[in-house]
Amino acid sequence: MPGRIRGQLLKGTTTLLVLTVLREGELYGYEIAQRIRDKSGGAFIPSEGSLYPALHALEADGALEANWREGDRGPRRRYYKITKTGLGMLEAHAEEWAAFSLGMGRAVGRADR
Amino acid sequence: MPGRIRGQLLKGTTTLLVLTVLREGELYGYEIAQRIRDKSGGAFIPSEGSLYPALHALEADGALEANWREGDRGPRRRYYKITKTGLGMLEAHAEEWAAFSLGMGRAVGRADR
DNA sequence: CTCCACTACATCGCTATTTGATGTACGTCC
DNA sequence: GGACGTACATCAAATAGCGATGTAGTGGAG
Repeated sequence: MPGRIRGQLLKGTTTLLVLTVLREGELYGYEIAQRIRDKSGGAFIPSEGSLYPALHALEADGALEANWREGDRGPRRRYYKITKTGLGMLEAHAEEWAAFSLGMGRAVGRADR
Repeated sequence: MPGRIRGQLLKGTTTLLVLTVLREGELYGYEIAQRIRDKSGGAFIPSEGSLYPALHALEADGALEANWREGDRGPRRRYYKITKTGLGMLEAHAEEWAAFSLGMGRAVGRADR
């Protein structure tokens, strides 16, 4: 299994990845990072420095709703839930990714399948 | 046919795209941009502000060799040719893209095919 | 014959976003 | 009590694409 992907290729994917995992249910930040890591097979592990600002921005844009909850064990957590706006944004970003991936497949030969 | 892709998703792809089209033969800058546009089905049209600096960087890194040629009609052109170093770099970037694309496919569902 | 479009190269400032470092704080295990 | 994992947050630095701008040659439309 290849290691973690890092660098410029990741630019612009955090929003799509976050919205994708939140479509499946309410999660808190740290958990979101782990879901992304697990779903991607370890390829993507969002750094805290990119994940938290992204969550704040999505909340400010109305794509996510959030609330604090005290953890019985451990620090408090901030749970995020996708909104209707967020679902629309998810669809747009997914289409953008599909077009991008399709173009890359055509240009460099299928890197997928 | 969807329009041109722009923005953060493209980060890190210019090198791969340039090396890919140059694998097929010697080309000059403007022509490289057109090949990328055509091969990608219009999805990618590298801006001059990103293409020319990328070509200079690849030349400086020894991935490309270049020389000026006077055009019979029109301005002079700078032709680029991929080197052995460049072929190695192409392979590395192609593998990186494949891993990235695979991870995205797993994380967000296949956006390709 | 003037303007515009296209070819062809180049550079610059702006912007968006990721990374790694740093900080706070709690819990558990040894 | 020290290390490690959980959980949030912010920051400086680096990266690299975009649009604007500039130069210059060619050719067609009006």
